[in-house]
Amino acid sequence: MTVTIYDVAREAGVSMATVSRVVNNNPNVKPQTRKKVYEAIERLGYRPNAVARGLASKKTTTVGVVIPDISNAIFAEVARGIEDIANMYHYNIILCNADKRKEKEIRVVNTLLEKQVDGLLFMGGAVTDEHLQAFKTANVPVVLCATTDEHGVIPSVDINHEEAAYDAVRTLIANGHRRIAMISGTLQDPSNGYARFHGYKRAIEEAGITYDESLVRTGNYRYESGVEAVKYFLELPERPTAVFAATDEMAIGAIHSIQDAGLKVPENISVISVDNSRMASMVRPQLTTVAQPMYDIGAVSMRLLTKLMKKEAVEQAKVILPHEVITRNSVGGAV
Amino acid sequence: MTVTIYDVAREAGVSMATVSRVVNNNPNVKPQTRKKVYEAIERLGYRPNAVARGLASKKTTTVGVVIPDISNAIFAEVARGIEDIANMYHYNIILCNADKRKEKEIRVVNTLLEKQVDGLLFMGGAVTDEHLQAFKTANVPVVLCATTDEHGVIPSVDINHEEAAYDAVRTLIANGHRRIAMISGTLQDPSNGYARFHGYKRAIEEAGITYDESLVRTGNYRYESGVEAVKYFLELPERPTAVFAATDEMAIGAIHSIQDAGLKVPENISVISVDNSRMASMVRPQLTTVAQPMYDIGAVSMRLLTKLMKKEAVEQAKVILPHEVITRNSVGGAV
DNA sequence: CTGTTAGCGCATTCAA
DNA sequence: TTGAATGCGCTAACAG
Repeated sequence: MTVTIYDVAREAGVSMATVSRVVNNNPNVKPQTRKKVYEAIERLGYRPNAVARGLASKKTTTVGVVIPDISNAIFAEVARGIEDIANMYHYNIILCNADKRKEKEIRVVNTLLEKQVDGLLFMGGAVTDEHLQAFKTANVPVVLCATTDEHGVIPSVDINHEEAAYDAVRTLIANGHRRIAMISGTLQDPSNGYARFHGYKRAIEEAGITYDESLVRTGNYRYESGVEAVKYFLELPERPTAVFAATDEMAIGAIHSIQDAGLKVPENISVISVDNSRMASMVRPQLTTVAQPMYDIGAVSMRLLTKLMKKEAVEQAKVILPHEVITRNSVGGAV
Repeated sequence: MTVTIYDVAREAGVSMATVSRVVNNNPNVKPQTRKKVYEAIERLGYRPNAVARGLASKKTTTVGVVIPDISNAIFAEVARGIEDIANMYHYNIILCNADKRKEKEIRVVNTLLEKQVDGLLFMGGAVTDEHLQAFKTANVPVVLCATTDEHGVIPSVDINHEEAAYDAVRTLIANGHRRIAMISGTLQDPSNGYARFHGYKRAIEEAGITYDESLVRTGNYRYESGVEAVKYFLELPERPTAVFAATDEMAIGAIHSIQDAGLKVPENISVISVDNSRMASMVRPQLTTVAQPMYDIGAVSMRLLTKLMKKEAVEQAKVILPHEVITRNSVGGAV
């Protein structure tokens, strides 16, 4: 039924070793026989079996990608960066959603390892000792992608979330704002949650503003939680003049919530966030936000992984990509 | 270095066949020996090699997914549906972006087949004879996902794009509109382009409105092209009272373009589209649009594929999922 | 219930 | 430049 390398060998009147050589572009083959082999391949419609090749060579040219949720625009962008570079280096990716849930993350890492991936790109929540344990039993390189590792032992690619949040809040302060609210993520999330919150707090305190707990609400990164947080802020005895949201989506919810209350952005309340997703320029007013280069994070981490897989020397095993505040129209001077 | 099934067998004092049985949950093993084997596995840190298993069993429990662009929210949603169901049936997915480009599509289908995927989920542009040829050489089932096949020979899951567009335009007509513009996709795209355009045309003509070429602009599905199309419409001697956009994103561009011109939606111009992406409720006014159940399209097509892979009988090899117009606030009565 | 024996399709020595 | 032989780690008869 299936035509194998052996069938091709017989058809071409050579040995299977020779067929293997031409299929793998080994230069040690006389052009003439190479031609014969190609013709036989064509005639038989031979298609190399990558599984057999994988078993024999111990390389699968596929990498595993653990991602929180591919339907989230931010991660989808990272995934595209990963796949483009993977493709460029002739790797395929096996994609697994793990929803930042530890058990699921560990589980998919193990099945990926069973499938003998040549490397692992991990995008998740907190990196625990159990994660480290799982990574250690892998005999293949692992790189963390858009994921902070407190231990700092695994190669990683990310932005500095704390600094990005700090810069966002600084922009607000530079515009004269002092009563600045934050819509945060959960503090259990090291990057989008904890780090961004601390960037906010540091900026506030450095500016001599006393931290006010009632000005911080925890959201779930989604639009609706931005809407809800602002409803709460507007009922405060003294409402904020600016809002810093941990993600674009919550910021957009915030903007609409403000507008629904009959107020204007940025005339009455300014809004800034971190992400610079495509949606940021698809709202009115367009959102001022700190650009997080998601595609590049994916691309760079995949590139790093290829080097690791080839055992090439890498200068930097922990790369921090630059962020940048993108000024649009959602931030104005304090009233 | 790597511990194999043979090592486990020796450690547990049984044969490799027995180890294989317990690993594969074969009931024909005495509980006692099963226990011994589990202990040996634990002690040695044995991890089954799926590649070897794949070679021996001729099954890889992975399916190939060809997708236009994972960073596009619509497709990312489909992908999530696919992966959730795949996961449920213990399959993994290899994901390949092909940007609806024929050569790339054919190429990735072939590498996926080399990797011995157990099935193929194809999401692409037009299905040509070359595609069909490639699918035929696959010895595994293929299902088309959100992709129309003029030939109708491959199992598929999609909505009826022509009908969805028709229903959208009908709602406009029901609201008294007669001068209805369309922001279309490219006519080369069978589903989002051609079919939706024809749904528009049919609705128009059935209502006794003469088709006016100057009221149709071709966009590229992105926000910006919605903005541009409306700019053009507003300069027409007689501007439209309603706009039908082939996708949500273009519709949002249209809304903002209308607002930027000092007009109101829906007071001056109504806007409707097809997709019901998450963004639809993240604009003001919230977008009235025809819901296309992307997650379900992914989930159902993956479910169909599992049946095909198990050679189970399937009642329906061509499933059309229902669409539904979601009424929000972007459509009003004609002025 | 358990063990023995063959491959699965290929890469890779080692010789020639 | 080519071929023969071996084994990658496992499943799947088959026999017992």
